[in-house]
Amino acid sequence: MVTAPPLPAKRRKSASWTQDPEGVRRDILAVARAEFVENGLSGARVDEIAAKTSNSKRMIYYYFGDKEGLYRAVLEEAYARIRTFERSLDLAALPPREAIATLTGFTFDYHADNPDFVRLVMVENIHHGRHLATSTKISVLNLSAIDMIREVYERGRVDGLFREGLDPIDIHLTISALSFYNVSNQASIRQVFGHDMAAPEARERRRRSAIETVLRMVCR
Amino acid sequence: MVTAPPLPAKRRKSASWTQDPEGVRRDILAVARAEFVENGLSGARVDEIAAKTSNSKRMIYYYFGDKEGLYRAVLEEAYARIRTFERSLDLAALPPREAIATLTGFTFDYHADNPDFVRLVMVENIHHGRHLATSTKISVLNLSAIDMIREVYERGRVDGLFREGLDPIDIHLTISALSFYNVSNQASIRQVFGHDMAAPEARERRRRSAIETVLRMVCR
DNA sequence: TTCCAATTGTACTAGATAGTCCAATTGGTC
DNA sequence: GACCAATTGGACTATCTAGTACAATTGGAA
Repeated sequence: MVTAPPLPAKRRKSASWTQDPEGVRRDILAVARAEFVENGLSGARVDEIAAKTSNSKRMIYYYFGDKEGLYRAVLEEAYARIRTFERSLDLAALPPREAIATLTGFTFDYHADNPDFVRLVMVENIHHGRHLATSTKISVLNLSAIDMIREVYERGRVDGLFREGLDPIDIHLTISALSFYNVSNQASIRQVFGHDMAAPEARERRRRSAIETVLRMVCR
Repeated sequence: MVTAPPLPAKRRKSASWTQDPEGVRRDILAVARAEFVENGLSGARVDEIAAKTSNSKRMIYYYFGDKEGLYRAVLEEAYARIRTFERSLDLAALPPREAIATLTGFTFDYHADNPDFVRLVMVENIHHGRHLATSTKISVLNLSAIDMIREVYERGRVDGLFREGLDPIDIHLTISALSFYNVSNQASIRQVFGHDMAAPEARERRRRSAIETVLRMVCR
């Protein structure tokens, strides 16, 4: 048997590459996000992430230190995004009832449209929020969400439209729960009830139900 | 320096052990459950489980085949338990309103009292319900929960107490969401709002809120 | 041009991890 | 008591995995 002649060894070694730190970072983050979302923190493999990147594993460690640093960066980015989303809402311009309905609808949609975010939060909760605690970038935010609800609730209460004695946090938890659960538990719901919550009709029906439920919760 | 004289090597080798297959199984399952709940499927370590058992790693593989088999057994046991819980409810004996309130309260309590179950379901959902699908023991159950709700809802609807056009599954999802979320997302809620949902007062307040919300959802 | 700090590629390693091999012990059945 | 199948122990291994060593390349400042 004749062995094939050796290929011109590593000629492209000298083919030049251009520096693009930000591009590299973004690329790694996007791939890492997908991996962590799919496999969790312990399930994700650094080698796998590196392979799906257009860069080498070396870059991950150069930019993010270690696996946990990379995970933290992914988490921070995800929270930064939802913060942007929250700021885009202007509930003060709406009458109380419409404000609550809008907030609920938007929250529901954000979760349904960003299952990656939901799964990342699940993963982080499995780890007892250890990395949320570590990250200085995340700790301060999100009280604005409660403040927004408090403002709307006060208006509705004074109007005599909403009932007395509700806690803004309780309202927030209800809205979140009704938005989060169908996404986080999509798989078990499908297995146990044969229901696909991701299907457009099921999703739309559930969305209407969530809004209706929250309105009934806050109104007299 | 004088070395200590060798200990009577492995004298207890002949110390007899008694066979107790069921005990061994239960012991392993309990430890494994704790490990999977704490670290997820990929995060759990077979060696760690073995170490916390009063048996050797060999036993795990003897009784459960491999790590996934062990995980599946844990999952099956958890679902068997909640099925037992569901069967213990007798809603048919209660008037519709009380039946819904009771079901919601019980469901809320079950989740709050069994965070292990909640976390196991989270882990399984991260894995897209792959093992729920594999397990023949689990696939058939749980439709009873929906049937129970349907029966109660029909009674209430005919009475003119509940509003028309509700889907029993939708009611179930709402009850589950309101029971599941505060447990599953306990860590992130604490990090972001400084609220400890496990605290007795917070839990009790949330419980009342959940019942009230579900009642307002189904009643006219 | 020269030189240095910021990037990047390649090859490698120490340790962790799931799973196995083989022999030994036990309990029950004949 | 003998024998066999069900259990159990303990050491071992192949592979995976996070992380590193070290050299090379690039871009920009002097």
